Amino acid sequence: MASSAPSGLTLRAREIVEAARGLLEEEGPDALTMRRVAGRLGIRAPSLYKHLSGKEALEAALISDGFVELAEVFEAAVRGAEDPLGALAVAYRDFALRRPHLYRLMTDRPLRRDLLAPGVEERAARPLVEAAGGDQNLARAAWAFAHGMTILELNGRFPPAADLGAAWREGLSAFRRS
Amino acid sequence: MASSAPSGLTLRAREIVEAARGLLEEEGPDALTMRRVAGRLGIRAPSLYKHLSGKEALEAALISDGFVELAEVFEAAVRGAEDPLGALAVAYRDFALRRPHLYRLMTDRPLRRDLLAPGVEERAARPLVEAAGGDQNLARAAWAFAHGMTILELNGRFPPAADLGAAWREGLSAFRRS
DNA sequence: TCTCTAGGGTAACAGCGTTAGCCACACTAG
DNA sequence: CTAGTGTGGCTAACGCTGTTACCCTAGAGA
Repeated sequence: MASSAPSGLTLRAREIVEAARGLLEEEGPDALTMRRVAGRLGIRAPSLYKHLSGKEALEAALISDGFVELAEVFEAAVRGAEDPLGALAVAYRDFALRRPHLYRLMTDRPLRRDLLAPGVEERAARPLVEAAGGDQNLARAAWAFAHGMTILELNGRFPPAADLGAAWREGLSAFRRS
Repeated sequence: MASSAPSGLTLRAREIVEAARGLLEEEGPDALTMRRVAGRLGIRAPSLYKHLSGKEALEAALISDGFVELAEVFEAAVRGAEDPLGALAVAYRDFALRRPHLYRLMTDRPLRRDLLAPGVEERAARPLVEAAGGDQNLARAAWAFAHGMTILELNGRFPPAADLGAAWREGLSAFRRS
């Protein structure tokens, strides 16, 4: 009987997720193939299926980890902050720019919530809802703004000369007046 | 010598792009394979390469078309509108919900601008910049908000019970006070 | 009539996720 | 001590992907 870590994953499965994480961050999503992940561990791709149900499950594990890290970053950011919304915004952008491939993986597509570690999505969301004073609509609008700024920046959609810091401030001050 | 349409594409290339468009909208991105596009025209995949340099070029053509359509939608929306920002927001969300796969294709990844029809991106962007009174930072922040709301909705990231209309209004009113 | 080109075709390659089936080792029960 | 069972590797293979090399035919122009 394989012992399972707090994430609900087997020890070996965690090693696989770790290898995948390294590959993703170092070489981007195209490098995230079952064969390459296996290669990093010195085994062959089919062996991965002894530990994980498939690539979707592997990605879901990466995403779960991402949510936990994002939650920690958020919780640290609001701790004792006088401007929680601003602090969250900085933390959010920072997280995404430091782990662009993981951020894209986390937000690109519909979430397979059934494959996610339970509670991680909610935990990452909570600090923002609290910073919005419990106003769900404000929280959602602010999240949409932050995600939009972030993913458009990651995708190189703003002109290179654009002052993104100014655009962030513009949006944030708008929301703060709400 | 193959005659070329205004898009810069050969007549036959345009037929291919049309077939691809149908496939994308009817069956989603997974159906957008060179073999299936070719099959829709009664030919084989390698023959596509007589007309288009590859799949990236095909996608770029789809994206170019998408920008033109979005520009037309925007231009119609602001025509005589008393609240241009609000009109653009409605038009934006509407466009994306009516063509979700195309919208995702247009925004998902870094743009291959070298493969795009010239000027289409700028044309689609202009109405918003004008609605923002020429304030580029405001325009960028508003675009980020709109894209964020849209893509998060398309990706099913808001709770099913969320009142997205209210979140849109929340964000819009914030930006309007700027 | 000869030649060139446009636009089809087939075969094939490398890489993808995944499945089937085999095998060796370690642990546990009798 | 032995038999049985489960764990975790392996190879081979399937169907799919984008793409390339190469062949052939029909029509146009000189």
